Amino acid sequence: MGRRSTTRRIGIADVALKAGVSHATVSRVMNGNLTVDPAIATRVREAAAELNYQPNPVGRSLALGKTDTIGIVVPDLANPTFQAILRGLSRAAARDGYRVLIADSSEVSSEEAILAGEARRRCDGLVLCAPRMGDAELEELAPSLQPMVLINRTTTESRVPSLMVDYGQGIQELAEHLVELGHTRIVFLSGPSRSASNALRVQGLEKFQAGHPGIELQMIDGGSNFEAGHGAVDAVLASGGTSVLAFNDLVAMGLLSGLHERGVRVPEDISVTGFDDIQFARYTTPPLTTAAVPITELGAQAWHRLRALIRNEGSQDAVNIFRPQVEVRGSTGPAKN
Amino acid sequence: MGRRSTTRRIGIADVALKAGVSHATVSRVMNGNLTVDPAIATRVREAAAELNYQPNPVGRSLALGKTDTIGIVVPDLANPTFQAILRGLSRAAARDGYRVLIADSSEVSSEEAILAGEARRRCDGLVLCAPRMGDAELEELAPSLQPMVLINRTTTESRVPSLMVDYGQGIQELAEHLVELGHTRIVFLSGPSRSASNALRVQGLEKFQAGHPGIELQMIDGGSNFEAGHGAVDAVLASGGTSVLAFNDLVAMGLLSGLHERGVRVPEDISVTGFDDIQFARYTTPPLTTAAVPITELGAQAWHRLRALIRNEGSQDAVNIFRPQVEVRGSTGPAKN
DNA sequence: AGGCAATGAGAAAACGCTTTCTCATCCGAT
DNA sequence: ATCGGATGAGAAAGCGTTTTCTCATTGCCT
Repeated sequence: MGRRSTTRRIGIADVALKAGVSHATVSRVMNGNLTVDPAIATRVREAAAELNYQPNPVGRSLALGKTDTIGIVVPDLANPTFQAILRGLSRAAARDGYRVLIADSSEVSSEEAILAGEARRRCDGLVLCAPRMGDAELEELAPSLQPMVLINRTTTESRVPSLMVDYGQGIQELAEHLVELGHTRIVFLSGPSRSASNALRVQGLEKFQAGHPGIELQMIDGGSNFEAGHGAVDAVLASGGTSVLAFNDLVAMGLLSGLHERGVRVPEDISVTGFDDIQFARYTTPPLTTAAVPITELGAQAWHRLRALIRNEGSQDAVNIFRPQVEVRGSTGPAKN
Repeated sequence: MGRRSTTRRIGIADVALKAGVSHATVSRVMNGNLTVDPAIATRVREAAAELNYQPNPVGRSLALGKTDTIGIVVPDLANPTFQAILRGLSRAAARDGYRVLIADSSEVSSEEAILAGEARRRCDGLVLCAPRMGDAELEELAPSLQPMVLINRTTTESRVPSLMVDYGQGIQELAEHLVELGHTRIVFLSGPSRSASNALRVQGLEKFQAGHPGIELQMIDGGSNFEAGHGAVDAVLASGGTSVLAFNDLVAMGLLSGLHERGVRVPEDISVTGFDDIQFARYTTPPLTTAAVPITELGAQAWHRLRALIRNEGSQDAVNIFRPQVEVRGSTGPAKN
């Protein structure tokens, strides 16, 4: 048992030597080029197998001008939404032999541009989730980043597809659901103010308000995580609202937990909705009424769009809209009075 | 406004041409080599800036023999545990200028070996989470994969550090906690039978049983996700146990949800514990008593160990054990009788 | 039997960078 | 004034592949 790991990695030259051919021939064999004499081909394959040869991907990438890798930039890897996008993307890409490189900007929006550029240079394409980046910067960056697909953002650069979730539509439907249950005082527990997706929700609610003048709609500043929801309990109770539209499922869960601590019953005393339908939403107590976003599928779709770009296939529409679907569960019920 | 994106990527040669020097000099300047005349250096830097030149990482990697990238192989990107490891790893690595490439084996253990090899070849090091891989295969693979660090596995290959969570210890402490509350009939809702970490829990429980002959300990086959927990409700209720040690938080949450549907009160009628202390555990109703594993920190630690290996720094102990810490919350209470 | 197309494999260039090697230039010292 | 040692930059090799170019060999056809 020699210490083989001390040895330098074996390369194409070693195989060529062992098989008594040139490295060109080895390369041809490894790539299934048919212009090689079958006898020689098997000889090469045997040598390769014996030496356990695996082509060096870096050399390969340099010669081929592609890395078979795509990058994804996310603002926060702790957020279930981005985890799900990543998962969908990764699995779909893997199916086509692509790997994914992740770049977590940790919510530092100034990092996003740099990370995106670095990731892009190492990869054949990019999926960009940059909810906080300024429009101007995005616009400026876009050309140098493609092939790229944007999540929940758009740009005027026509070659950059966008995958959008219609948060406005979703939140309107949730609000309608509450109205149908007889609620007239609704509270919106908002997300981060600079978030693009929060803006869409606000727009949706403005439309909703316009169509329902009789409904009293309040906004309370929140955030995007448990703590925000948990910390908003007092404000929510003080508001007098009979129902709450939380920014997302995380916020809703924090709120649910806080309400339970206060002895406030859901949905008897107050109704609560989330947004996203993360895995956990189904298992809260009570199970959370929410707007389901097919987010893993969005990740997969991101890959398909990116793949089309990489392969230079004629593209479909620039923007692809995902409609959230209301999932009525136990956290919403008839208004108290 | 030319269509710059149509143009070939600009390379070191373009900068050299523009600055009127050789590409060697450009390279020297870009890498901060001090043996370049300051006047020329600035000229080069200006040219580089003007052309917006960024070195091609692939060429760089080939020349340098390193990619500044590490890989991580996970069995399931949908599992919060691996998400947290990934997060910790990614952030820690980013701090040192490394990126991470992910390989999701989708629980297909036959894929693990191949994925690991491929990922390793593209990267400078590997973090391997392969709970289902056979010992023999792991042993065989280990030498060819290093530098590598293992999560919750060990190998005889001394140069491969292991980061272990002491599941045995954790589950014992949870059981002790239940005993202190007066429980004498405890159910263990087990994880996947081929999982290494499940085996550790079973071992821990055997020790526990040896020290507490009076306690009746039952095992029920479960799984590792919500559905497993939710589906085990009947079996749990039929068992007559007054408390349940769930394989992990996900299973516990599924169980909690199922019990709630049945109108069984937690912890009044039955106590439930989880394992891992994922983010969500704190916000279930009631909040989940669990054994907290500092999993994000484990991810960070994985990077530090891997970094030491990559830098060839003398390593510390081969295996690094993380002790779970019992977090008592609302899902456990005194035994019913 | 001789010539020509086809076949198949080696030589060499290319990918984009880093780094060693080499050499011209300049300075100070003798 | 000449030599020697720095200094600094270009030439070229190397990293590990793929692929084009080139050429030797084979086999077929006339």
